[in-house]
Amino acid sequence: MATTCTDYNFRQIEPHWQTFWEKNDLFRADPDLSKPKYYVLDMFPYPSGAGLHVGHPEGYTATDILARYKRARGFSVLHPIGWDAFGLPAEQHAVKTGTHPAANTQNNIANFKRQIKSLGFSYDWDREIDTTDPRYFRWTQWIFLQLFRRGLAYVDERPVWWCPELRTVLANEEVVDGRSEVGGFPVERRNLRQWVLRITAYADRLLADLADVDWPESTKRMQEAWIGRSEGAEIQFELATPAVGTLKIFTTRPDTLYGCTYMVLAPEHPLVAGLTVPEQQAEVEAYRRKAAAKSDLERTDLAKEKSGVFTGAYAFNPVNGARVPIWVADYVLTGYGTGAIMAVPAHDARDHEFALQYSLPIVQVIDSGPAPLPYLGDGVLINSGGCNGQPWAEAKQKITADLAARGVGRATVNYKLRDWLFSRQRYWGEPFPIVWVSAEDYGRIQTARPTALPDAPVTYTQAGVTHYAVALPAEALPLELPQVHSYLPSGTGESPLANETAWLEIWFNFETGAAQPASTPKPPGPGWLRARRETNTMPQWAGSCWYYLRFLDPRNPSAIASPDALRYWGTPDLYVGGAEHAVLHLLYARFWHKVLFDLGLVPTAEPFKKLFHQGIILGEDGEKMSKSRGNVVSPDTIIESHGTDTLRLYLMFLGPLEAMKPWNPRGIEGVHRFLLKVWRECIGPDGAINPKISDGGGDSPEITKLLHETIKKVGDDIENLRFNTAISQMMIFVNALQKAPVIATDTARALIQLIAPFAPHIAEELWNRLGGQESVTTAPWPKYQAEKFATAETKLVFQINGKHRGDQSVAVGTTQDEALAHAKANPRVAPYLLGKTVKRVIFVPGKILNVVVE
RNA sequence: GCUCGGGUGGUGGAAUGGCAGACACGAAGGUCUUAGAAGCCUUUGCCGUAAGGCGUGCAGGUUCGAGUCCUGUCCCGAGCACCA
Repeated sequence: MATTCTDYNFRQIEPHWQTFWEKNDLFRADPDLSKPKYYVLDMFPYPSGAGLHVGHPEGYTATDILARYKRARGFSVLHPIGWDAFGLPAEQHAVKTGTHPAANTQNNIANFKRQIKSLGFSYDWDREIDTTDPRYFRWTQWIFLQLFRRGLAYVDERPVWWCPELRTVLANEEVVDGRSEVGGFPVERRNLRQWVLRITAYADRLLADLADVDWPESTKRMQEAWIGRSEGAEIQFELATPAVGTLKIFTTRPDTLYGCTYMVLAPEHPLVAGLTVPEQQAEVEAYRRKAAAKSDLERTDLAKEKSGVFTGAYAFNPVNGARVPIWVADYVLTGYGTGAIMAVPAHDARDHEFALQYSLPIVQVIDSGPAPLPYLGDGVLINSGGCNGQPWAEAKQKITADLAARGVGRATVNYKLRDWLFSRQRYWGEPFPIVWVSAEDYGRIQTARPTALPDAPVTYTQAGVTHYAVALPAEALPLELPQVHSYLPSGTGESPLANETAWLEIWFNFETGAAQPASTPKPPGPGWLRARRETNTMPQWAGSCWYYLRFLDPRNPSAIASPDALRYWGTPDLYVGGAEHAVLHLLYARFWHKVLFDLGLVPTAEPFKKLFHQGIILGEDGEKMSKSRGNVVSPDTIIESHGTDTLRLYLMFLGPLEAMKPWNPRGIEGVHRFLLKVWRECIGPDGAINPKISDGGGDSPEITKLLHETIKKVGDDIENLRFNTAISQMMIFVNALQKAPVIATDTARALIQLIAPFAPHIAEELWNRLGGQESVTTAPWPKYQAEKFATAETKLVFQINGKHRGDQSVAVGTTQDEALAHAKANPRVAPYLLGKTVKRVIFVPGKILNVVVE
């Protein structure tokens, strides 16, 4: 039932239809085998305390239009939403107020939900998920166990980014220009024991499979660059002091090996101390200390001069036996390749700069023609013994092969991608389902339950004692967070969980996962042993790595999703979210998905076939919306003043979905006027159907033509996510209807159907008032007939020497000669042809006639 | 520095190599009204009374024809940044 308002009273209409949809459960996703499926997914939000700004509904409106359109096209649509609710802001709030972060999180979720519901999105709310819900993170933990058992999770003490302000470590990806991505606080290096996921084991596949996904090219390139695959060779240099060992280096340019005039080790390289000659020890040691004290920001600052010290040691070039000096310099990084390089100053910009600074020799080995050094380009080898005259690509292979044959080198591949630092010293995250036990107890478990453990034990050693990681049995999940006395991290590199002794120090039953505080007597029965829980929690990325799978079957108590659900819904057909996740979330999720694929748990190797990034909506001032600038626009305000249909329409009309666009409060009037116009064409001032609409009333041929063109364009534009031009086409059509004296009821209904995905509330209201049955969302999408807009005449444009000189409506089959005759007869065109010699005629049938004269 | 993406009226933007500026916003004039609001009609890239000319950051090129393709250059935005 429609409302009874006479004017377009969106304040009455919008809540009315939202209630109607909810009551009738219209957007429930059913796995209907008789229909094709369409799974359209938004990147689920972090429910912050600030609530939504108009940027959020931009992407959500786009996916909602697709969802509603696909339903009308006969698809069974899955369009879910949930909450990525673990995270720092809730925890910081908890630290400040002493209240449990869950309470704050739930408040924020309630507010987000209210706001999102008021926007009229057709989400299946029965599938709502929340990453902080133990019924959800049970499976996050379960997936971690699979990684653990496969040897893809390990513990390592490594220099990590530590943020004193946030009191936690951060992943490489969370550090931007020496500051935390969240909050912008300074970070420093610290050596801490960390959980790490072996994402590098999937580097090749993560790179190769990018070819199979329909993603923005820029995002693919960013992932490619992040993975940073480079082919080259590992080459061994003998040292002048063989007792110290040999020096292994990685290079992508084995063809320039003859041009190596010195070697460089990273300050942290393990051979530095051993090979430095006594008289250089003091200087080298001082340099290493200085380098260690530098922040990474200082070390990677390109503007600074290069620095380094000579070790006094020498190595021998394996191709020509040349004796080259070994330096230590911090422009060589310890974490990449072997942490050592051969320096070829003639053909590497960095080596060149360093060589000039320290007056080291420069030997050119690639012919650069007139180009100056350093020369990085292609060329033929010179000064390279037996390789002279060879093109570089050939030389690369030959030199590598020769070294390999002699056992002093081999072709290898290196990646910039590092293993994923997966632990955080926070409270508000998923606890690791891991306990630490002694070597002796680990042996017992190995004998009793070998399948629960990875092939190689995960261990760490502290104060001479080695601790062994044991996973909780899957049946014991979820491992929930204990109540704590303080949410403040300890500040020593352990999470607040480390202070909860009763939870931490336990008797642990490895058969059942049961636990008792260690302060109580050891429980009777088999399987009990002394253990200490892991105190780290997982990063926020964990929950978002697989949520798109949980939506398929969100309440399943025995699996991440049932095989039926996985088979029917598969993975999202369209995934829409911000470009800021180009490498983080999207790379992590791909990694987990591939692991699940290898385990036979998901049917595809890639999680997101088609990805689209909506652009950012800037404030009125053209700056990014932020509280401090005071340029934030809340959807609540617009919904109150103009209604959500207007907001949705305006967000889509602003410009291309992917573009960065400033918010213009005056522009919203335009689309609001459009909806008012649609209303007036359908409903008269008395609230009854506009008398110009009638079942018998035939449309003019022009209106019929335009209707069919509009149906086609709106459909095509929705499929291609070009909503701005779809809306302008509807505006053109409505402007034409306004001038028409009569409108056929079916035409008005078709228009309402076209508008429905964009402005669903007004569409329901008008659909209902025009006698439409049930809901416009269940009506099949109107079909266009191409013959309806194929007309007998087309407009032919006349050009003289490429300049537009006139046009004329001509019959469709007009030939070139006929067209030329038309041109000569056309009063606007004829003068330009008079007395001129026609040199050439270009004729595009039905489009253009270009006459080249004189 | 490197790699991408983009520069079109007063504004947001539209244009399979074929009428540049669709559709909107804003502005001006008109109509209706006691008056206003809303609506409707007209105009609205620049120069010019007009005829006409010029015009898609700038300079070239390819083409019968270029916003669109190519070369160079400037500006803006994004990403990467000593990864050997």
